[in-house]
Amino acid sequence: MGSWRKGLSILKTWFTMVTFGYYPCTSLIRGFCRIGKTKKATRVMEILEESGAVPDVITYNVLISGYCKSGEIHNALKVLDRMSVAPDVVTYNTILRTLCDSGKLKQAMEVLDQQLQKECYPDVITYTILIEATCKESGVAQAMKLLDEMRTKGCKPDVVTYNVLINGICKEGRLDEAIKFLNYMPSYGCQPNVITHNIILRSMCSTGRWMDAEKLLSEMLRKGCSPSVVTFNILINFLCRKGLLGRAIDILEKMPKHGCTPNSLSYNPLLHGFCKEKKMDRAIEYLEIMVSRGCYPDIVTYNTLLTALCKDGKVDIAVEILNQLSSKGCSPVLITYNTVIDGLSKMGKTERAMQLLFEMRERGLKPDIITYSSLVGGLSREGKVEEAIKFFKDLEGSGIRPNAITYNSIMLGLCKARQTDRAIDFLVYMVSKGCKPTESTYTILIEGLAYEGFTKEALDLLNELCSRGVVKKSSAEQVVVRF
DNA sequence: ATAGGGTTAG
Repeated sequence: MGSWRKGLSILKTWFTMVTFGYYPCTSLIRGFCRIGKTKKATRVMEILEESGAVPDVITYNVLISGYCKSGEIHNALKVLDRMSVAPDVVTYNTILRTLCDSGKLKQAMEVLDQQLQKECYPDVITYTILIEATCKESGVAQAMKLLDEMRTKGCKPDVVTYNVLINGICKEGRLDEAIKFLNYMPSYGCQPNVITHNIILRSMCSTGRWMDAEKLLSEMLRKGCSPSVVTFNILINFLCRKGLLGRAIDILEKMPKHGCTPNSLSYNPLLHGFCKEKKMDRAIEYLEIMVSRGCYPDIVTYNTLLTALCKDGKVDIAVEILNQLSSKGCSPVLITYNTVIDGLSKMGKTERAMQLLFEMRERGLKPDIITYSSLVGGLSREGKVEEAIKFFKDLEGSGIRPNAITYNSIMLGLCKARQTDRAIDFLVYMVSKGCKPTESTYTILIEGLAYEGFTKEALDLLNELCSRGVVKKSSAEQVVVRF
């Protein structure tokens, strides 16, 4: 028996016991919405309305929110139009949030107009939602106009409003302005919080301003603004990218002193850093440390380790780990399969890689162009260029659009098979399909020519492409060395 | 209603 049937039978009981009450119905609607059964929720609402009861605004809000969560904006708007009581600010905020999240700012502004006409006054949340979307779609300058509007209407911006704006300013690459804004906040009657600082900190790190980041962190501590796990993760991530793993570890180990427990986002960049330095033993050491502290590896941890294993030639171990992932409560994702498929393809085990392609499809994972490019590359490298081309054609037939990397792999295969003429035909085909050749495309073809003995032609072409700026001088030198 | 989401192909 389906759970909704059980729900409806409970509803009938309620109707006999509680005469036309709507409170139990709200719970029922909420329950159906939570499990995505919006149709059943709507049916409950209809029964309630038909019974002669007047549902209150909360019941309507629950249903509207359910529609929004299942992506049925159209139905949410339909309920808004037809509801038998006046919508409140929560109703509008729910709908505006969903419209903004799906990039429909224009429609959101129309709903705001409708809201104002009905004299339902927008609150700080309403404006913050719209300011955030405006930052993303039209830029901060436009969003500032909304800030002015909310102030003139007597609605006071709060820390979230300012955070949204500061984030927008940072994303527009104007970090110094964002810092000014942060410093002005107290004079607007609003204290910056940890999120404000994290936004600025992240921007400082991603623009390489490490000294400023360190200064801001100590300022936070001095002002009594406690850092969060995110604060530390921002710093760890930056240090690991710079290869400063020792300093990253220092920060990670200091986190508990500040009341923060490192999570997988704290450990993963460190593992990645060790793997990049080919220090697998240290990566494993930190894996063990994180587990011993109760922080379990997530799929990104596994993907990082699988990548390192494949690069290290230990692809069989990678396959073994992939097989065991599900039993460890961590389901492989597209990137997991791509990693192992690529590893197998590079080791000349394309057949096994193909098996994984079918396995991932069976699991409901949709291969992407990276999956296919790895397989095309594997077939080409194994000298099975005809098979590679057939696979390529099948892809095109099923609506997958190959990119430059896919084309380059085929061309490389053809050149290695001393069929540079066919590779050139393929270049023509690539261009006709609207795919722009890359520097690699040209160097593959030039090396193909040289390989077949047309050294002079290859050099001439190389010079020609160099003078046209299509191939960089440094790349050209590398090509000549390989002749 | 705001910040960290890291990991894959030539």
